[in-house]
Amino acid sequence: MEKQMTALQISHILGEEYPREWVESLIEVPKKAYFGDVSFPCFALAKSMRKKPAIIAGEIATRLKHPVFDQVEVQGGYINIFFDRSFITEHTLNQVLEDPEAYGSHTFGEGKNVVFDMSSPNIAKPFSMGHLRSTVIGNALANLMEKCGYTPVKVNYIGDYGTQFGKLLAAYTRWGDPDVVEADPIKELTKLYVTFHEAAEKEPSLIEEGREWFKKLETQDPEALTLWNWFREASLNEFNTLYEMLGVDFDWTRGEAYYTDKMEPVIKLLDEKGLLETSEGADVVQLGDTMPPCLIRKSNGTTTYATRDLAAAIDRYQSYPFEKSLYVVGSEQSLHFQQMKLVLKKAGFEWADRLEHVSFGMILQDGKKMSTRKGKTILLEQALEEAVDQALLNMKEKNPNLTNPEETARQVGVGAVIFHDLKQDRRHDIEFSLEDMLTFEGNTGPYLQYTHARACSLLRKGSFSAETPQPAGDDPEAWPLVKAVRAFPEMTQTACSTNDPSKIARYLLDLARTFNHYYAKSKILGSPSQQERLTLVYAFAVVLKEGLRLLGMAAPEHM
RNA sequence: GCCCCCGUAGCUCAGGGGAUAGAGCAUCGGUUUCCUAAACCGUGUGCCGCAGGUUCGAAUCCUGCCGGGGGCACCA
Repeated sequence: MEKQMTALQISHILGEEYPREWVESLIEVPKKAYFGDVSFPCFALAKSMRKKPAIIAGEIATRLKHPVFDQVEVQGGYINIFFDRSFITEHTLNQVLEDPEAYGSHTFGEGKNVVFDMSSPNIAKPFSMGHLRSTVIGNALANLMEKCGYTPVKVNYIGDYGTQFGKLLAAYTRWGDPDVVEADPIKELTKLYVTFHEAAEKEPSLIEEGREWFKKLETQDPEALTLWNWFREASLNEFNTLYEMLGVDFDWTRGEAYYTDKMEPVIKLLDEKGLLETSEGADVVQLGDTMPPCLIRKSNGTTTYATRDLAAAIDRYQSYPFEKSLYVVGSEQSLHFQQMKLVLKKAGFEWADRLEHVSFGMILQDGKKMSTRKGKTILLEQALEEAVDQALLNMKEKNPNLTNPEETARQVGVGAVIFHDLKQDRRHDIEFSLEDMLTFEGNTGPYLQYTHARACSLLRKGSFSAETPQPAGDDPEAWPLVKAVRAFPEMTQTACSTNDPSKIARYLLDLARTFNHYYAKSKILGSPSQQERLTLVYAFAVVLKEGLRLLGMAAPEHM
């Protein structure tokens, strides 16, 4: 906000050839706070003005005057500006106080739908760390979009179809035992799936048997359907306890199977548009030299995931005409989404460009991709349980008088796992480390939650009430915290427009660290300006809590 | 072979044209009669993968190379 205003002033001085937008794009927040609150580098002006940057900076600076500018300095080719701290502090705190929960909100997304393809676990398979990524990233993005005015639609696109379930049915009819499956469905079914792939190494005809079972499923064979329904229900049951734990819900839970009878029209449409070609006995859409063809119907007549995804995309657009349709799916599927967009575009859907693959890196083990087929995955359930246990242990040691330690431990343990995933750029692969995930110190979720609890404790002990705030002060120790609180709205906007929750995560770490510095240096309770300081603490707590909420994390008041 | 992503401190990662490249972890040392020590302070750390190029200015943009990962129709 100050950037815009500063740019306007500088642009006025420079004249029409240097529009405000151009100036604003150059304005930066200095790396070191002692340089100032914002600065403008004059190097880019040197050529056109035929003067040295430092001279230009000096000329602009002497003419730069505004009530909000407390001080304007020239250093090298930079103009460094310091703001009136009292004014900014009061303005910022009033903004927060006016409507705490709305602070950081935007309206640019109003009236626009954003559909999320997220979580999307496969039935009969464990909920992996990869699905966790999709779930928490998608959830955080949906929260962010909502904060910016959009209407998010969270779709859990369950992997409940395809040859993989043909394989599973083949495995079950060969080796399965109903009682064992009933006792622990996902575990047993996974075992069968792994067994199948091991056996297929020696007996390749099994693969064909799997495809045949899928064909039975697609042609609604009663035996296949009954088994499939059973596996599906049992799996969803297990997933739902996890979603409850994570605090994530969905607007739609619609699996691939939902599109069974919606694929024929799509295939027909592709055919009518003259896009379908037969190749090696299968129906494909050719996509040019740069991309392999998109497989629509396999040589045995069954469909592929691409066909279902096409039908799903169309269905989503019809149900929720969207501004964006985001696929929060691992990077290994990037080719698939490129193909899908291209096919939709060729088929004449002008909204094809609104699909976006929000890809994320894989969870690696020893530098390699984990594979379900070989039974090599780490289960989210275990990780969550251990995190909660660890949190409870810490809690009992550090704060034995806590009234509801189990609930708080749950929030902290789950928070640790969620934050661990969101804090780094989603595109990076992550080497799985349970140890890192269970760390509660430093740049972690619990650090943020702890800091929030500390702030809440101050507000309680100081009997602060938001009814009687004092949004004022020009305490130099408090200034960095004011600036951090003030940065929140800009953070929500950039995080939203770049589909990047890690920006919020890192901002919150910075915010919390700034608060902890302040807390360590300044006495708040019992100080002559207690009410002013508590008002700032309150504003800080509001922002931190809201930031945590956006990431899908709880902000306990005690811990 | 072709396409995509990634190489920054011992480790995990920020920074993605601009000032002396930053955090956390780990190491070592300090802070509690005082608001929650899951905190804070201090301490060391870098041919920013390599080589060219563009620019007043490159960790950042371009090209090539090296190294790691992923993908490349009948799994999803």
